[in-house]
Amino acid sequence: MATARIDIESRTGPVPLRTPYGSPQGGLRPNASSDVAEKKNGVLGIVRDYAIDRRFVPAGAELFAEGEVSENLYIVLDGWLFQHRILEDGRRQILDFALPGAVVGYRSHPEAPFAFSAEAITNAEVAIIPLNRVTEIIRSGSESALTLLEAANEALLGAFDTLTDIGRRTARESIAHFLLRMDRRIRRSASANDQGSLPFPLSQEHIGDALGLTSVHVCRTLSKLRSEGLVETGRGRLRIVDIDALSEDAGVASCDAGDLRLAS
Amino acid sequence: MATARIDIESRTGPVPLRTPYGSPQGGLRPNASSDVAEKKNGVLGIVRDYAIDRRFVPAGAELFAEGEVSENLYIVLDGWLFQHRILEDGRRQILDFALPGAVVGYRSHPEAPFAFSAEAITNAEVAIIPLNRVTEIIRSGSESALTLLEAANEALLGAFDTLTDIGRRTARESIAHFLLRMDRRIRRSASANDQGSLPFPLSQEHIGDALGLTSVHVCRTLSKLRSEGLVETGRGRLRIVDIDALSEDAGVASCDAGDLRLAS
DNA sequence: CGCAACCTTGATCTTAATCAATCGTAGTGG
DNA sequence: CCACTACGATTGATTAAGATCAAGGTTGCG
Repeated sequence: MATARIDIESRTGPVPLRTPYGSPQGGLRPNASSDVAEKKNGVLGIVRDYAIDRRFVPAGAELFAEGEVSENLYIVLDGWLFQHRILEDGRRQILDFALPGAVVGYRSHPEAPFAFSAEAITNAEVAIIPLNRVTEIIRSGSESALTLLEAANEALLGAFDTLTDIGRRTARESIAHFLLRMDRRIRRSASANDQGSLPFPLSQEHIGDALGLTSVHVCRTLSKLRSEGLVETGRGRLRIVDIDALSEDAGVASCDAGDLRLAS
Repeated sequence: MATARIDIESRTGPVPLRTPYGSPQGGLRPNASSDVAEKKNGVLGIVRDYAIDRRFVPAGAELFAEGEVSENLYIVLDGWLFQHRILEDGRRQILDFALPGAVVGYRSHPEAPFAFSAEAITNAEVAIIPLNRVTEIIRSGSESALTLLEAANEALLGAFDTLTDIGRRTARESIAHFLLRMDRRIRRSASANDQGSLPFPLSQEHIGDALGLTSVHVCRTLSKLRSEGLVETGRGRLRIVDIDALSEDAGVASCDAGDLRLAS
């Protein structure tokens, strides 16, 4: 297996990879005996056993578009992407952000075209899993099948969190909660944290489009949080300074903050 | 198999079942050779092969609550339920509605407590699938495993639709889109449609809590749609009168209306 | 009959959107 | 190295969609 991994790994040679995001060794290393890395190892196992290729997606480029029919599912190896939908008049809703280890491109059944688009935020790289191999994974009843189901469930819980943010929280609560969730995901995903701050390549417009707000309002709200000393943002980095106060604002019991939504 | 099904079916005897919703024969009959019923048959297969019991949930009662730890997953056999989350100050976000055939109670991994609650809208009945049997299903690599993954994916797409409604559509667009989606789901789920109208047990407050609106605003918006002759609502029923106009309002190409979001 | 949910409607208020500059910063080419 | 450009962040003024508050009005049911 290690051989297979290295085989895939070696293919990266030709492409200009390694953005500042998703650390070189953090990404998808089979960090075998780590509990925390277990789930990612699961996804990694799928990449190792079923990926037929990888694809580099430069920042700003589309991985796939709504309505497109494709044979593939993708797993993020490096970089950040987001899945989104655009209404006829240009309004955009970001459905979720995909960090290394995320599965991207779900449809309800194999023949369905994509119901949304995916675009890279930073330079990114994804592994390509053909859908017929996904079926194969499931039919095999292997550990990977379980991983796939759990990944889907986790994505669903994430969507439910965002639903609550947008539907029933104020802009301030919503943004606070969002930052806490992202902080947690970034930590899980990888990444050295230089001086405690984390890589955070989202623009205020990204945040707004994820939370149903305008970038202007995100800016104002974020400014307040910053001036109150709860967070530090800017220059593509995020640092949560006062996690208790931020959790309070998010309407999350601070003890939950560590394991936000228990979506461990 | 037919025997097993009937066995389960026969257990319904003692409980006061059969609400006006979810028709007696529409529900979960193994309508073997129908294309449309294929997916439901899938879920039905899971019930047949893996359910250890069924549970009656009277209207207004809770099936499970956020934070609760449980060994079970549920599949709706009859009636309507919804999954929701309540913030400390009482604000409620409905995450989705569960009609017959829906899988209810997902968590990201088996040991996690519920991240939301579930409550019955009408009298309802669910099949109980122990989580260890879910794992078993996956490991078996059977058709049921595929069904389970597809159900999760479909739930995810539904959440993405709602996300777009709440985040980026106006109340009118959002409600129009919601009604179109529900119409489609109700038709799929079962149900004789007396005189063209469908059973629709949701209060305006349910709709509001699903779409991030107040019941007052839902009322006003619905009144307008009604007075413009687009829909008929009330007394627990729904009838979409002018599907083209409603689709237009929802911002969906009317040709898509039939197979909304292609989430076939 | 009388309560309890729901639904309706009106008046007023707030949050966040919209419109409109301005500013900073990072690249780019000269 | 420096003007030039572009995109994102800021800030202010104004507007609007939807919330909130407050009564009634229906409907259904014990």
